[in-house]
Amino acid sequence: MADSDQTLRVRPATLAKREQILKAAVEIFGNKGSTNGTLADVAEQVGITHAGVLHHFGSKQKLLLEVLAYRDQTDVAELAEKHIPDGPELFLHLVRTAFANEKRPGIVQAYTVLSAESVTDDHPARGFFEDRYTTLRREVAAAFHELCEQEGVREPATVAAASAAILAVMDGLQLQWLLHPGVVELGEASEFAIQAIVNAVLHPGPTLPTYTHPA
Amino acid sequence: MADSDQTLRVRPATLAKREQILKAAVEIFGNKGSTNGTLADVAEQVGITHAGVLHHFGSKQKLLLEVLAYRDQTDVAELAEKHIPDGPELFLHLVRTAFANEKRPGIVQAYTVLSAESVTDDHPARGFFEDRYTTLRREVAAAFHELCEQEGVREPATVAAASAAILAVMDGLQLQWLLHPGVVELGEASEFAIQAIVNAVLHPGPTLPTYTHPA
DNA sequence: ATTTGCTTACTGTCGAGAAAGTAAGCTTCC
DNA sequence: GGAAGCTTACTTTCTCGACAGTAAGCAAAT
Repeated sequence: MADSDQTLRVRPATLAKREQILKAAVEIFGNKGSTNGTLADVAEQVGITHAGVLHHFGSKQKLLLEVLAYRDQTDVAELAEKHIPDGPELFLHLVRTAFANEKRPGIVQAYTVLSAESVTDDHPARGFFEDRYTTLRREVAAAFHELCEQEGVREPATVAAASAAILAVMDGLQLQWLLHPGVVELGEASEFAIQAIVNAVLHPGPTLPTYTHPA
Repeated sequence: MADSDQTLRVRPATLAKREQILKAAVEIFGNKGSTNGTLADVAEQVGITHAGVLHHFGSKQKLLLEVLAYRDQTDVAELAEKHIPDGPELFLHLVRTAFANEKRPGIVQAYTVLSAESVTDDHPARGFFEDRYTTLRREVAAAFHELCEQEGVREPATVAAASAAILAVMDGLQLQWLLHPGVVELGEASEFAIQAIVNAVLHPGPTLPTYTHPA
């Protein structure tokens, strides 16, 4: 056990191969979905057989979960500091992310497809996305909290809805952008919508003209 | 050709069976996705075999497309007038739809799953969703146009982004609501976000504090 | 009014082709 | 020489779609 404080498999070439497989899997699962994309598809992209992929990841499900974790990890790594910014800075970070995403349709597609797939029966990634949205909503709500304090606004009851809505609009725009890349401007539209929602929290405007609540 | 101005298959029992199959297919494709859900699954729910389903719909792909058309058709049928309201009324209609959707998770799930699935390679429903979003964005933009005129506001350049954003936020909230039914309030959050975006078009507020555009 | 002829609505069964996972063996690095 | 990184070969399990056959309905002719 001299050097085994790391994982047992420590050869650098091996780690490189694993990463190669993960990148291929992002693309395949993005292009075909995780049910429809096959291990053979992934394997082919890195020049091995599907059994070779299984050698590294054990099962298709384990590969999928590692793919999701891998993307989040590389996302965070892009930030200078190793964590997502707190407070009002978060809104800027989200807008920047939307602009940045225009340059990586593969990853956007993977997340769009897999997150929707995750609501199906017994999907292996369901827990991952549940945790993800819970965490993100909490972070956005915290940013609203700080922003309200900073602006001297009493924190309104709309923060919960606004937090969900900001994540929602980003996801929804990604879908439309994937369907009509030339028509929908991902970054621009995200920026507009996030601004609109932030402003609505800070300075509530008039409600829709003639609408009254049901029940 | 005496009475054959209708379709050849006019038996009422047949139409009822077809509708039964369509409803079952909405549920199955919603619960499992269209790739993962099988003809046998659908058939079982209506007490026939998968070959029986093929008898009625020809192929799995045709069934899928009829399922999508069927939902849109029943959606419109719910409106007293047989078309989606024009003008500013449209925004109210969208909010009401969001509240109504809280009562039918099956259909919401089917649309969420299938729309995301449609961006995958050569998906049979891709064209359907492309047309759908194009049409919906145009309708929302037209509603903005009328609303701006009505309010005496010069129609701003943000209408395109706002139209996409309204559809986006509705879609995205549906996903979160499916993952966390008790936590995310579909109707309420949709209403808040739509209001926020409509207000932002009519009365542009301040932009986000310190953000400057890239490139 | 019943027979004849055709269509509709299935069932049961089959075949082709995927796809995931397993087992066993070969090679290459350390 | 032993483990790591594969491959080849195989098994199992699905799923769609094809096909042939059956039962039952409708419709016109007789």
